[in-house]
Amino acid sequence: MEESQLLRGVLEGCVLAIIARGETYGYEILTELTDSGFEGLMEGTLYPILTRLEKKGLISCRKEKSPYGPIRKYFSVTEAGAAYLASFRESYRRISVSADTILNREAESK
Amino acid sequence: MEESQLLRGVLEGCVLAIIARGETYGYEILTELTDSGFEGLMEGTLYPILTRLEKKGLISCRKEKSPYGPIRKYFSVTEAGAAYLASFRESYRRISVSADTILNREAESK
DNA sequence: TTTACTACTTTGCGTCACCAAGTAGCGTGG
DNA sequence: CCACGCTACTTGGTGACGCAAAGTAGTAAA
Repeated sequence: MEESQLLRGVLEGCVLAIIARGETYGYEILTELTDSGFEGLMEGTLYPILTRLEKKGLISCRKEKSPYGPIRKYFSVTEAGAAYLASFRESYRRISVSADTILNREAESK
Repeated sequence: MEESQLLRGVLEGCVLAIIARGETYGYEILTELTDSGFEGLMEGTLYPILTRLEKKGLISCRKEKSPYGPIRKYFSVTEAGAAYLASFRESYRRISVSADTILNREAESK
């Protein structure tokens, strides 16, 4: 599918935005993403994103037992993460404006 | 830059959309893209896209002399290309709706 | 003939979504 | 008690594609 290419980078920003709404953990993020329209998303896609975000210092991690399964890793955004998210939103907006301009332009006289 | 990741796949669709407006060639597409907001775009990025689109049979190519420089390769979309463009627009819209939902959601009670 | 603009090509690189498989804690039904 | 299903995180390999950098080449003006 060509779809996977369109998700590049977008996913990372979305994950950060979800965590920014309140401390949460991987599995919950996954269901939230699939509910929001990212339907085919696999665990093998999400968890590396979380690892990456943590490694970049954009989110921090806290472990806590789950009543239903293995240990959960709760994430929350750091200051750097909040700043990054803001700049991400701006980049995303700018690019989508450009793309919309081109994609939605009618076939004019040229 | 993280920007380059956000361009993934988007560029290919935009290039196709530009060609769909009327037969054109690489260098002109490049200036059109940079004018539309894709400012840092390099030739080494665009031309491989054109090669790929042609190899997939989404565009066809015709050579013609330029009054100002080397030979130009004029491209136009094929039937398959038009169909692909339509499905691309739909994919793009669906994904950007999902992303907007997440990115523009206020920090609610959760 | 040097500079500048037009115009296309090629190579190597790094990022990241995807797939597949694996590990593991917990609860329920047979 | 053990197989199943849900929760929850991990890992390794693959492939797509944007980017930087350099090269080739035609035209025309300085």
